[in-house]
Amino acid sequence: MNKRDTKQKQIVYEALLEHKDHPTSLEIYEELKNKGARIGKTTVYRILNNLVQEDKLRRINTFDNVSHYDYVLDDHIHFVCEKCNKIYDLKNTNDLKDALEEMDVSHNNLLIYGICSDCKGG
Amino acid sequence: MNKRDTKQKQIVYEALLEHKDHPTSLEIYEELKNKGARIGKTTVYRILNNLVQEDKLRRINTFDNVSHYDYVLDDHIHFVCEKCNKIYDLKNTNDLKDALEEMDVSHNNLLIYGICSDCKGG
DNA sequence: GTCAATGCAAATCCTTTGCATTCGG
DNA sequence: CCGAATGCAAAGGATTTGCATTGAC
Repeated sequence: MNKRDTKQKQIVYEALLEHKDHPTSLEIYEELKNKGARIGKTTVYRILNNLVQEDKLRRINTFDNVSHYDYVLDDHIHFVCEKCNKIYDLKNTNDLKDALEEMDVSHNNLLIYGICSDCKGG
Repeated sequence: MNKRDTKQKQIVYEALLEHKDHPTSLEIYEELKNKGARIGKTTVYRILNNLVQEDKLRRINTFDNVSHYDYVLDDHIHFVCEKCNKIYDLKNTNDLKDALEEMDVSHNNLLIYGICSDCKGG
């Protein structure tokens, strides 16, 4: 099954690149629809899932139980607002310092993703 | 509206304390049901939500888009297996070292939770 | 007795699946 | 053409809401 290069794949990825925030599948879909693009909701979900699987995109999951997407693959810190659900990037030490000063931090959670030793064998 | 101490609140919290893993609302519900407890699914969801809001419980969200709960409030590292969806606690440097050796790490994500400066005012 | 808490059913929200249609190679 | 990709409608799964009932105080 050779991959095919479609208009939809292009515009979804391009839409993501234009976002500094971390949009959800639905947000991408609605933005493209508003622009008049010919694309279906299902397709956006499918394309984003594929991009994550191909390691071209990262999925971020916060307490809102909705998948957000990040085209920045390097590990970096996200500040998640518990009130407005916005996700901010903290890219460097200064960003982090600023956040710790300006924002009310309640707690943090470091998730390390990978394959556990049980699953490695099979 | 004074809080009331109910049997259901007790058994939900007790069930959590007996878990080293990080159960979901549904898992707690089914476990209690199997034990013959008189409790509804909705109630488990509601109690767990309240406990998070009261800061007596922490919600963990991974790529599976299902809320897991952790009674350990201190910040600590979670290893999330991308294959079996299990969540492991890495409590100290040795746990971390072991994980990095034994498991295939693909990436990590540090989330800092709090209230952003925009929301602080209002 | 009062009113918070419960629990069922129904609703809601996000996401995936089935399948006929479209279109890239 | 062939079969991967699309997109609609329907299904699925987690969670919340409405509301009558129960039970803690």
